[in-house]
Amino acid sequence: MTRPARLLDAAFFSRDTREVARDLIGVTLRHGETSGVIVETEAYRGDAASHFVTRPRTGRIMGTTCGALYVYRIYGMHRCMNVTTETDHPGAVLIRALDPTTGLDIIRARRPGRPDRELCSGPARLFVALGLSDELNGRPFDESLTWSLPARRPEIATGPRIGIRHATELPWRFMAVDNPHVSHGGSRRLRAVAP
DNA sequence: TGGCCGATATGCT
DNA sequence: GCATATCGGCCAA
Repeated sequence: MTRPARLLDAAFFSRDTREVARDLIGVTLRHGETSGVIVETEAYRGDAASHFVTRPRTGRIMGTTCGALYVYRIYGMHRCMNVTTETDHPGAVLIRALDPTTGLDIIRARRPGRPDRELCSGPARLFVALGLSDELNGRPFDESLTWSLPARRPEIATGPRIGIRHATELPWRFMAVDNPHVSHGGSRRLRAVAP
């Protein structure tokens, strides 16, 4: 008998985007029969790399909502998922990697031929692994997904965001230290953030 | 309306 | 480490 998990509420996402991104590390994200622990996130906040600037039409949702899912497409075939943040400032957190926990058989079937370490280690990978869809775009964060807080927050490292050309100096990537499911080599060379 | 580019993943050298 | 698949979003024209 495990005690009931504490679920995230709307107020969780209304805070500063960087705090939200940090505090999402360790949170269990469930969709249907599959779930995983979030081990990597990035904060976007109206900076030069954010879709609020680079995709002013579709990225507008970052400035007009809080606690909404923002699904975007990139490089033709890939999808990634964010949650929008802050009521009075543009913001969104990109979910970049999960440590898969339940429904592993389903997840492996969705990502055939991949070693377990690569099932959810990237934003487009976890999108497929959890069976997410474009239909989620604009929907409330808790309509189809369940977000539950961990008993203890894991040790967290920060570093520059991945795959961007602008605002590369901002250390707005957050990841669980030494977790093998973090993308791009994880946290080995990055500094830990204060607890 | 044409053309450029991207918050990526994967396979090959 | 590097090339490339593949197409929506965006803007210049």
